[in-house]
Amino acid sequence: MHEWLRKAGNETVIARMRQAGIRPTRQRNELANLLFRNGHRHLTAEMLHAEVLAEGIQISLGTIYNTLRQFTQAGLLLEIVVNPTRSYFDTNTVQHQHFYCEDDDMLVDISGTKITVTDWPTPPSGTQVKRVDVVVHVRRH
Amino acid sequence: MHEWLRKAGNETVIARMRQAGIRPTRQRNELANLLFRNGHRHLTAEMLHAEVLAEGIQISLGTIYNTLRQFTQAGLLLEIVVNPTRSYFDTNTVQHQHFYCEDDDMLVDISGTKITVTDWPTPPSGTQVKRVDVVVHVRRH
DNA sequence: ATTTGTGCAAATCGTTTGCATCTGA
DNA sequence: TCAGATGCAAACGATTTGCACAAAT
Repeated sequence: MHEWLRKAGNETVIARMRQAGIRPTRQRNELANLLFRNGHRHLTAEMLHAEVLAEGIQISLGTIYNTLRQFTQAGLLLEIVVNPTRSYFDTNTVQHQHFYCEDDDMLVDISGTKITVTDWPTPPSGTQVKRVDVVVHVRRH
Repeated sequence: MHEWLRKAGNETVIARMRQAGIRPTRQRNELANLLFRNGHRHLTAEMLHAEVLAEGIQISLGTIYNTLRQFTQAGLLLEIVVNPTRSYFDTNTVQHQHFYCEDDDMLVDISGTKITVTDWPTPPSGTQVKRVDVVVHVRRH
């Protein structure tokens, strides 16, 4: 394991990668570092790729897409579906919601304790509730 | 105006098309008929195109995409963003929410009076709330 | 040594667009 | 008449995939 991962307190990320059967390779470790070293973030594959290049690291866009998918499957990331033309990934995987401004394609967190959804009807027969996503669409004025 | 549109009680659709500066052409009228003649529906461009073909009507897929976009801009349809790979359109434009089952790509309405969202924080500065979308993700069991 | 990941380029898929032709007002 | 709509095929942009090579266990 790389030293910076240990320092960054990402044992849990590494552990979850292993647990999900994902080998900690150089590219995946570097992506995990970029994603999780600071506070929580919302980003697209392209944004992450740009960041990788800016750091002088070499990782292909294809590998970034693959890694984002694997991390999402492993529960390390959450995919946010607000824009039909591109997928956002959220490094914060605990229950919370979002403001979304289409005008500037901006996502802002709403803490899970700051919003309440109640009284939804019983789900269609044969199904059970997995997750409740709320998007508060806003516009600039 | 075509007789079936009058019969179907779609004066309001025609009126809103005109008001939005959308000419009621043959293709747009036939699409409006398919969309609004019966109860409310959730459909993709491809689904609507298949239905058009099944009715023996000839409308190109490109025109269907354009028309869905125009109808959405005119407020006749609502675009539902639940699946990053394809856009759904809802003929029900009054405030309501959805169950979504990823397993079979199925959307089910939740009446606007059957679900409550409260207590969201003040929106980011410079913005105002436009709409609140709730998706209750369910899984088959 | 064997399995799994990576890079690259090509393929895919939903959607949009350019342009010549047609149509509705 | 003539602005605006349609059809078709080509263009597009995000994402996935096939395959030869490289790295991890």
